[in-house]
Amino acid sequence: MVLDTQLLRKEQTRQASKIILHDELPPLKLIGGADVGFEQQGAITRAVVAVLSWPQLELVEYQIARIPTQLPYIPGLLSFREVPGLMAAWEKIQNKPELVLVDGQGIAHPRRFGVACHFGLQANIATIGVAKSRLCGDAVELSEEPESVQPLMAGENQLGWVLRSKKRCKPLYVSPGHKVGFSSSLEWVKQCLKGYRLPEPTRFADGIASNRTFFKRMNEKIS
DNA sequence: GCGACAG
DNA sequence: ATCTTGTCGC
Repeated sequence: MVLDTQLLRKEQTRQASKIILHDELPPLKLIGGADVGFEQQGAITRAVVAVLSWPQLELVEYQIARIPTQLPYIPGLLSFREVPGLMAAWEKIQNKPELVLVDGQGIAHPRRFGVACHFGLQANIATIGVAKSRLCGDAVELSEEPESVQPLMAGENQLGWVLRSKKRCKPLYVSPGHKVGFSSSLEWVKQCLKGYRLPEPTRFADGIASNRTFFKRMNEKIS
């Protein structure tokens, strides 16, 4: 497999200019979560899109797509590895949500084009990036208090937020993906918090993508 | 040149 | 990300 990383980075910079950083959300009825897991030592990508009701946040539908993994993991180029599978799962979704929380960065990315941006642009849907660790940017030390927030900065420019979603847990890195602004990104994520570190849409997608038994059992509950 | 580095 | 048991702390 030949891989021109220079070209992929250039492509990200080009696509990043198409990202819309203000709210273009219709009234919300459904909210989605997207994540991927792997099988067979990474050879197979298992992508999941979960759809929850709003504001009840109950699982309505989920779809899984299994495809051969296209690329290795390269920091900064994650979206090229994950978006093909996510798009396949997205196309199977019957109840399309108006907003999707994607596992990974939005614009908090070296070229302002994380996986949430890539997926949002390709699916033409509003997205927010919810990452479990930092890729780039800086923030002042975060208070231990739950719900405490600090802006994630790149010099004078804001990239997103660092959010303490739960006591004694590592913070979340929240950033706009597509068709949402900074403040609403933070608000949507906070409103999806239900006592766990991850917001519900991401938590379900993550649980299903990782084959956790609890989430696998949801199978019969909705079908 | 060196360190950092989503999943 | 994934492979994995017990274990420490609330």
